[in-house]
Amino acid sequence: MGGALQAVRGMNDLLPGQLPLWQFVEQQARELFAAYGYQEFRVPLVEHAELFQRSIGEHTDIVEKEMYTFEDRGGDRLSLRPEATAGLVRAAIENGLLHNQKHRLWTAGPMFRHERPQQGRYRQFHQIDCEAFGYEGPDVDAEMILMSARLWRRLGIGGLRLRINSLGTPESRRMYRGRLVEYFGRHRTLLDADSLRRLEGNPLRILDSKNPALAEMIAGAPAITDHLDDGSRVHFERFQELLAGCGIAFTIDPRLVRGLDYYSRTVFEWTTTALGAQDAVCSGGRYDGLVAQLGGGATPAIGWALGVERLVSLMQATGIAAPAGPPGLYVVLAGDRAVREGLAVAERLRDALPGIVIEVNLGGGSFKSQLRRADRSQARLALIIGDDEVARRTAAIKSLRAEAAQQECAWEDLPARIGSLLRNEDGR
RNA sequence: GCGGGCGUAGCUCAGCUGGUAGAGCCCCGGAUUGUGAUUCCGGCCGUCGCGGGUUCGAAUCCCGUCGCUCGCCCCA
Repeated sequence: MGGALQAVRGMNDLLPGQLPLWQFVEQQARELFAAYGYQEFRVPLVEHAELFQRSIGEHTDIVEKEMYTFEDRGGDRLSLRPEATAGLVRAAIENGLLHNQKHRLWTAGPMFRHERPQQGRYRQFHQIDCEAFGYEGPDVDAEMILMSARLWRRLGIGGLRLRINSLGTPESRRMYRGRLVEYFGRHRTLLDADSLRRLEGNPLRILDSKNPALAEMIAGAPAITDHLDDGSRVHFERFQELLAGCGIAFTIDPRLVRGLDYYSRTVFEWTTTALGAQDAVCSGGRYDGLVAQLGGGATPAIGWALGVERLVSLMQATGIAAPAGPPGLYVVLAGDRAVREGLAVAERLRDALPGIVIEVNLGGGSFKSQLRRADRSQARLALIIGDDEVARRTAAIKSLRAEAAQQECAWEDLPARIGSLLRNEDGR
């Protein structure tokens, strides 16, 4: 592959073979959102860098070292979006959607983070994202979970684990953080380099450490759920009741903290054990302070995002395939006259039967290889037109998937005959 | 940014201790003139990631480099 151009590292092509699963996921998500009354929203992939700095947080890894930030020709500092929420909030404020209104929205598309690629982690990756603005109570928190749970059912995904936690309000979190710093400070000698660094910037993240040497010490740390303010505690309890009432299984994980600064109160994460180190398939939480922080009026908000690459590879790992496409017909054309007449025959068939797939053999080839292509095309029927058929203005209909006698059919009768054959499950 | 593994035909891979490369799949054609998925025969496809070094000679050894991959970090 000497001088050939290559894709940018961590940015993957999606080949026709893998797209049916993607489209299945996207279509199910689209139907799900519609069924819950959520509206699609689209925002740019590029925003002012400042938007992400102010929303995600200056001292998060995303902003400090993962953003694609550049200066455009006009001298503006822009960033490729590393996540969807900030842009959506900006757009909602800018378009006046949040003045005493409620909105339930969703969006989907590529996100960009300059990380070292590995299983389930790419520099361009895709998220399906759901957000609700203006709802304060825990009912919407529960709806977020119910929607994602239903999506797993629609997609045939089982075995995901739901973990929930509450981060409280900024005030209660600040108090908790003080206790945590005090606790870790007492055990400073046990901390590894990463944790010592976090002790300054974001001590909550130490709770998330995967270092087994720290596990015991972390287990003894004060739990955030024991240090919630009254409002957050009641909210969290109601949230759990609503989930239980809907039969959703969950575990409370006081060590579940999110990597973005804007979260408050409810946070949650759906994880799998079927993939590699990147086990979070979907996660989100409440961000009641973000809208005001970005210049809008005080507006409670909550949202989640799922990683499409991770979801798709989970589905592949568990043998879930996209449902079969519409039934098809492959048109074998033997000889020049057949090619000339056959294209027109196929067009008339398409007029009459818009729902079926009609693939015409292109590029000639021997009769044998045309039939081989018909077989490999997944088509259920082959429509064979050669010189004999052209002379009689007929076509031979051959069943490729079932034992059935080949039959000859006049061109004008083809729509009815093909239609009824394809409506039949086995193509007889 | 840091570690481990790997880079040979479009794909999956074989090539032991150095002698200028193979298989399967795919694709194309054929096995009495027009009937697919099996079988048989034939054909197409390679700057052995790239650059340098050692050597009479390197895909095979050494160095560098790029890429992929898995993990750390972080996260969807």
